[in-house]
Amino acid sequence: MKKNKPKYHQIIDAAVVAIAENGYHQAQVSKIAKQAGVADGTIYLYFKNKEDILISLFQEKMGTFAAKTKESIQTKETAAAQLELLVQNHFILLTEDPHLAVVTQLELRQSNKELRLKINEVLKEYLLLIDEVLQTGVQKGEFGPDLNIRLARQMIFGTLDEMITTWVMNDQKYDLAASAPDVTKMLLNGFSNQ
Amino acid sequence: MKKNKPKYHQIIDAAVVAIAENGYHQAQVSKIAKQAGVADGTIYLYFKNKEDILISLFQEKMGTFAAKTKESIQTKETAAAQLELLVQNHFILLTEDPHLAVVTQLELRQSNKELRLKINEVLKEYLLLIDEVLQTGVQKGEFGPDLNIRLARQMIFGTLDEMITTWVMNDQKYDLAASAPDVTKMLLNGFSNQ
Amino acid sequence: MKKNKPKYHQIIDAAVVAIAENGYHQAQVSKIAKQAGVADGTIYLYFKNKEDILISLFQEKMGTFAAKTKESIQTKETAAAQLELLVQNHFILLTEDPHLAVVTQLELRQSNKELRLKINEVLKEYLLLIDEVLQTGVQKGEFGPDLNIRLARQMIFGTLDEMITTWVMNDQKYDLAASAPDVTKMLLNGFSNQ
Amino acid sequence: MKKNKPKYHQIIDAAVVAIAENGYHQAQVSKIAKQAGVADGTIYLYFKNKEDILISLFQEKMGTFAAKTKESIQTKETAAAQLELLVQNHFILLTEDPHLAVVTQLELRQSNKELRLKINEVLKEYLLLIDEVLQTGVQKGEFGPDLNIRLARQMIFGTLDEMITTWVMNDQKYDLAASAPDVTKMLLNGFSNQ
DNA sequence: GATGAATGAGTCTTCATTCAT
DNA sequence: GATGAATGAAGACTCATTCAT
Repeated sequence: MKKNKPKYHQIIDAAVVAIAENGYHQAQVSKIAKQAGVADGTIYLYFKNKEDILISLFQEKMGTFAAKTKESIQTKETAAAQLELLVQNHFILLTEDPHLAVVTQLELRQSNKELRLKINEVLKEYLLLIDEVLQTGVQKGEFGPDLNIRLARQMIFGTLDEMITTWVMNDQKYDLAASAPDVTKMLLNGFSNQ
Repeated sequence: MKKNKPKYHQIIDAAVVAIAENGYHQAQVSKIAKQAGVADGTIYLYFKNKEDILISLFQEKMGTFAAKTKESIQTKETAAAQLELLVQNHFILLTEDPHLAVVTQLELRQSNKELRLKINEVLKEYLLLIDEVLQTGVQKGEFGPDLNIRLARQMIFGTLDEMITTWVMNDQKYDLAASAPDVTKMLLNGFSNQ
Repeated sequence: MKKNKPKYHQIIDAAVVAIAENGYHQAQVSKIAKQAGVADGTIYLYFKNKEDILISLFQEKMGTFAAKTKESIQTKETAAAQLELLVQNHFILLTEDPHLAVVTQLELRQSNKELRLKINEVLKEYLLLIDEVLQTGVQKGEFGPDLNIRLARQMIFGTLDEMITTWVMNDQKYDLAASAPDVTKMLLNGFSNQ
Repeated sequence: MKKNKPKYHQIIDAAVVAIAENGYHQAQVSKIAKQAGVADGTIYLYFKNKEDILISLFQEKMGTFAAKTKESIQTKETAAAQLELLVQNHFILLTEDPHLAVVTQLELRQSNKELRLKINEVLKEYLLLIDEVLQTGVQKGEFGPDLNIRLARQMIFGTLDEMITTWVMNDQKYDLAASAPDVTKMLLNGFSNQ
């Protein structure tokens, strides 16, 4: 299994740095290889082609995202508490890896539609997790019984995504995580039973 | 002024069609020229370069967006009514021009960071309009006095953007505008004074 | 029609020279372009890809081959006279263009099977012409009534091809055309009614 | 001596299969190694480089060709009988090994000029054998006293080669050896003293 | 002897832009 | 103003060969 070899992760990490520093279209395979400290051809021992690096990058970095968050929020009883933790996790994870934040919020979106569709598949798991939190809230009576789950999920994800993108575009110069309680409160307010 | 000549708009409209039908990276200047019924070189009599076409496209198509909406919502007294109209306008305008929806939500995002920054400048006017609505709501007591305007605005814009992108990715096959009342209610709920 | 433009032939002629002088695998598109005195990209205004240059080269240079020979031998009554002329023509044409001889006999055979199949299609017309001569000979009683046309044609073409290839491999340093009467006689002898 | 070790022949046989099944340009060293059941690097313990495999292949497979045929035809008295046997042998040997037929008639010809020159050296022995047969015929008065040996040899070899190549290109689907008597007769006819 | 992971040189093609007509 | 033929820079990927184990 290639994924267990050190060079696999070495190359993915190099890709994050190369893309963050040079931009999506200026991150040539040769630049990624140089950053990883391997020869150009070595890349192709671990990845089918350049697109495969980017998909793998997203899967490796964001694939665990949903799992980690899921585990983390299981300790909480109420949907409110779960949502707050989810928002905080989301912010903290991207705050901790500034390069990754640039790559996911700005650079990877320049990829073609095909790649973006594959990226969306990875995201789907995360969106389903949000749905679960919302359903919990409905069942427990925290949210109105006729809450439109899909709409609420789009509100949560859209809001977070917009906030993070704006923060990255402003060079990550303010404390994103500090907004977590406020935005959570506002979202919960929106879903509340009046 | 080039903008008053018919070929200027002819080329921009051709660009929307060419990008929507072929995708951002497959919409070469020669394809846009062909679609517009002019020679490749003619493009450069009206636009500095290819990027200039795209920026102008966004300015022409979305620049009026804010103005139209502003005018439209002035008839409404309450922030709630204004927001509802704004959301509806936003959905309707993109529903009416399927090509434009594809271009703004999917294709133009593949452009480089530089272009996206310029696009954001065009958006700024629209974001300021949202801010005005929110301030009205605070002043009139419809929203809590300590509403975080920036956060609320990101929530509104992020939610709408996410909703529209999902709708476009699903081939625009459901009625987007029908969700306007629901999403408005949910947003207003979030901003409400408890 | 691209074929009527001077650069089309300019590029094909440059390809013949470039391949003859550098060898098939060392005749890069950039070398052909340089030899033709055009930019690399210009090649692609006249040819779909590199393979297209080579096929066109063969079609242009050898496609007329059959036609010319056909016209030329129509003045002769007997199959014997026709065959002699055909052999002579074949030798003379390749003797007159040493570069072309190298390209067709040695270099183009290094092309992949796909390209060689297309080349064979061009040759087919020539092989049919040989068949016609043979049929004429049978009808006129010059050759035996049960002459195996296919076999005879393979004998003619195989013999000529082998002779020319050997001659090219020996740097074209002897007079190939001088052998025409002898080889014709030997071939005719083989087909004769005893 | 490397040639006496089993892996030497194992690799050559693997090369024949790999080239026949994948084509010359798709028969990478790694594919040959896999087919031979050895590691890539092992190839280089037995062969200097890839070209060396191909030359050795030709030498091993065709080198015995002339010897076998020479031995076989020594039982015959007349040049006519010898030639018939030679033609038959030639056809039968290639009919018996379809892979080898594809490799020698189609694939190996895609090799570069240098390799083809070395292949020709291996062939020289066979061509000399043909010359001997022809000289025998002249001495015995079977052929005309002024038979052009070189020409006759090119006629024989060219004819056989063309016949076999056509047969391979037609997927070896007809009985090649069945044509041996006919083609021999035709060739002999051509060399006969009228 | 045997392995196979790593190397890195080499090339076809696209397309935004120019400029002579 | 309008044309469109010509330009030429730039990059992903393959594969024969090596060498540490």
